[in-house]
This record gives sequence, C-alpha cells and structure tokens, in this order.
Amino acid sequence: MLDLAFIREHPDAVRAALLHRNENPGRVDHILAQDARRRELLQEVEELRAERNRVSKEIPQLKDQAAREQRIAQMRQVGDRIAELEEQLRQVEAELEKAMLDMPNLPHPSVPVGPDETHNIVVREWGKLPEFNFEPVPHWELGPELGIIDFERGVKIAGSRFYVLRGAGARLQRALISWMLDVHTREHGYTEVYPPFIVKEECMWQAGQLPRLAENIYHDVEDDVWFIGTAEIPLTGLHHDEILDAEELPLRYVAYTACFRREKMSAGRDVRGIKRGHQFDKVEMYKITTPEDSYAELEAMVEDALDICRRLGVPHRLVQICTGDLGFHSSKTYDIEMWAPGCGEWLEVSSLSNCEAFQARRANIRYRPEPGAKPRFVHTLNGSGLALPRVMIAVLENYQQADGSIVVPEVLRDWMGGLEVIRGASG
RNA sequence: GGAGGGAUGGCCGAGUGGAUGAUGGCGACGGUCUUGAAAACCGUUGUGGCCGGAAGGUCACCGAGGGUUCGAAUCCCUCUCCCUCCGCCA
Repeated sequence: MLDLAFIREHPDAVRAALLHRNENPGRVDHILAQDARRRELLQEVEELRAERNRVSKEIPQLKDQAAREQRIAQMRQVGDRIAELEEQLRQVEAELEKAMLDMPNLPHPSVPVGPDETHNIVVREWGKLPEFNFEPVPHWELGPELGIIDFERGVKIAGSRFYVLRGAGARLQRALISWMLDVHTREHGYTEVYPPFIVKEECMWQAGQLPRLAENIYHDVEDDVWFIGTAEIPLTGLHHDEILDAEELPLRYVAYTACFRREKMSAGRDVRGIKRGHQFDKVEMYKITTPEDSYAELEAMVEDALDICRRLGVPHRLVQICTGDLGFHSSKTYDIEMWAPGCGEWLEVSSLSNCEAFQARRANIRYRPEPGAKPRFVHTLNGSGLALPRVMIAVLENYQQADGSIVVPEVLRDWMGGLEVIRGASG
C-alpha cells in the first residue's frame, strides 16, 4: 500500500509511476476524491460525537427531570444523525481502502523505464556457456533416463504439472536445500525459519498477493485458508502488527518452503519438464530493514544469491527488471537467471525485490528508531536463494556427461553422502 | 469431533452502564539523594485518524464485527484465537 499523504501531496509523481507500469493514472483521482469526501464526513461526524460526549456527561448532573428528558431527546436525534453519517463514512472508507489495496508500488528512480520484459537490462554475466562434444540433452530426457524424475506417475497421482523425484534426484533436491540453508545461515548471517505453508487470507493481503493474484492461488474454501506461493507470504505475516526495536534491525531470515501455484495465467506454457509445476520447493531470503538501509541490503541480498550460483559453477546472469515488468508490490527487482544448455534457455532461479514500505503498511510492521520516538514503517525485502526445480534443471543439464550420467557439483557432495556421479536412481 | 474456561495497555492484573486514555503493581526512562551503585522517594511512560503554521483541539481503539442505550471495557448476538479435559492421530 502507498502512503495516502504522499498521493495527496505528489499526485503527479504517482500518475507518472502508474503510466510507467502500464496502469491507468486516473485511479489517483478516484483516490483523491474518496479521500476528500472521507475527511469531510469525518469532520462532521466527529463534531457531532464531541457534542454527544459533552452532553452525555452533563445528563447525570441534571436534577430537573424535564430538562433531563429534553436533553436525552436531543441526543437521540444527534445519535440518529451520527448513525447516518457513519454509514456514509463506512462506504467511502471501504471504497478508498479497496482502491488503495489495488494500487501497485512506486518504482524506485533507479529502475529503467520500459513497457515490458524486452526492456529488462542484463547487468552482468558470469561463467562461460559450456561447450559439449556431444549434443546436450534437456532434463526431461535426462531425468527419466536416469530414473530420477518420473513424469508419468506424477501426473497419475496429481494431474498435469506434477512429477515425482526419485532416488538420487530426490536426494539432489534435498542436498541443494540443506546446502543453501547452511550457506545462508552460516556465512551470510540469516536466521533459519520454518513457517506454515498454509495461511489466513489476511496474510495474502499483507504480502500484496491479493487482490491481483487471486487466480493463481490455491484456496481451501471449507476452512478459508490459502496455500502459499512463496515463503515471502508467511514471513511478511511474521511481524504483522508489531513495533520492532531499532537494534533488532535488520532482521535477516531464510526459509525453506514448498510453494503452490495454480499457474492459470501460464496455461499451456512451459508444460515440459520441471520448470513450472503446481508445487515446487524454494529457499527464500527475507529482510526487514530501516528505510535508510534497504537498498544496501538489497544489493547484499543479490550478492548472497549470486554466491550460490557461483559456487554451483553454473553460468548465470543478473537482470534488472524495468518498470513495465515490475511486480505489483516491488519498488525495484533483480532477477538471476541460470543457463540451461539442454533446453537452451535462461531460467529464472531468483527474483529479488525491495518492497520498501509497501508490505509494511499493509501488515503494519513498524520499528521505533529510538526509545520514545514515533514508530515508522520498516522496509521489507525478499529474494529467492534459490528456487529449486530450476536450479535442479541447471545442474542436471550443465553437469551432464556424454553417457547420460550427471557429475555432482563438488559443493554438494558432502550433502549427497559423498556421491560424485549420478548414474541412476539407486545412486 | 465433544465439554468447559478465557481474551483489558510492554508484562501481570482490577474494573459488570456515567470523573484529566481505563485502579494498582512490575518493567523501562528521567530526576532527587550518593564518591559511584543499590535502596528509597518524585515524575514520565500506548496507537492511529482529522483540523491547525504551531500551541493546541477533537475522535476512535479494552480480541474482531454487529446490536441495545442519551451514554458501553461493562448488557445482547455472531465470529476469531488461546487454555484445560476427553476422543482421534504423524
């Protein structure tokens, strides 16, 4: 959510930001109109409430019965008028809140302006694209061949976009999760968190998943609970309604979770392989910082994700997202992509964003700069560190051998029981 | 799933229709005293909205949402969460 006072004071800046995001700038005017109406009603209703409070204090002091009855009758009328105005106020506030919750975040000035993903900027690349003395094979062939990915049975159990990992495949994923968590906790200063994978609807609003992403979220209607599409959701809820001490900041969390997505908007796309499933695993980094520190912390988080890529020895690149491709809740986002030689494409393995106070306002997460000072909203940041199935793809396809086996990256071997080469499910 | 009990400020805990946010204690902060500290004593100590340059004014908030009333922490209804016991269970 944006700061209403900021919209009031800088409507042109907000309109410009909306244009850069391919959104209708007219919603600013709708919000300003609702806000003006709200304040008008609020003033009127509060004057009446003040009068009622005052007279209600006088009534028990009145000895004269007739005067007393007269005041009560007057206040009954005032009460009716208050009720009318309150109803109008409720409607205006509901409309205003709805409009505010549907406003995307403002892009940071450093974000390149552009209409869509073709205007994203490749900031830097690492590693040479591998050359093979054979034709590299996509993972959807490598996996079944080795008996470590079973697409047919995944579909049999759960339907399309599901798969089963098996043997060394399942273990490789578990090794990646454990290794990445260990690197982030031991070397990058994050605290490991294991959150719920299912949350209340309010968490979805707080993280900015609702209202826009409703179509893409699994929702259990019977208990009215929502399945998380990313650990960012429960991690945003973690400090909901809290006032943190300045000394606690920055908070740096890392969480492994499964993630669930309906992929309604991607119907028919990326249907081969494990790139885009309804369920996938992810290690997520999350930070809560002061407004002053958030951009330095974003750069540090990007480095933490790049460190994982580097150690895995997989070619990768850093991409800066332009305004037209920026997520609803983000002020600034970098993506990290790994090269997958088998399917011949760059795979998004991480998306790292500074949401500034956007989520903090929705979730009411504040901190006190110093004892006695007024609380301020924190900034929240999130970034994958990294998303599993795509890292699996990159590892399988980059480390494949002519005979169809996979060399286990050295950094993972301690987490794979010393296994050096995956030759089949039994490994 | 069944039965019962709860939810008040940073924490504990009073308060069942009308006084400066809503006793009191703890904690925290400031001060007096002291070489320093402790103790003692005194004081301060929630969040947000609106109006205002400011001083200040005003409203709301006692788990959430409705209702009754001139007036609700207090009475009524619905919901959520927590606790205890029983049942089931990884």
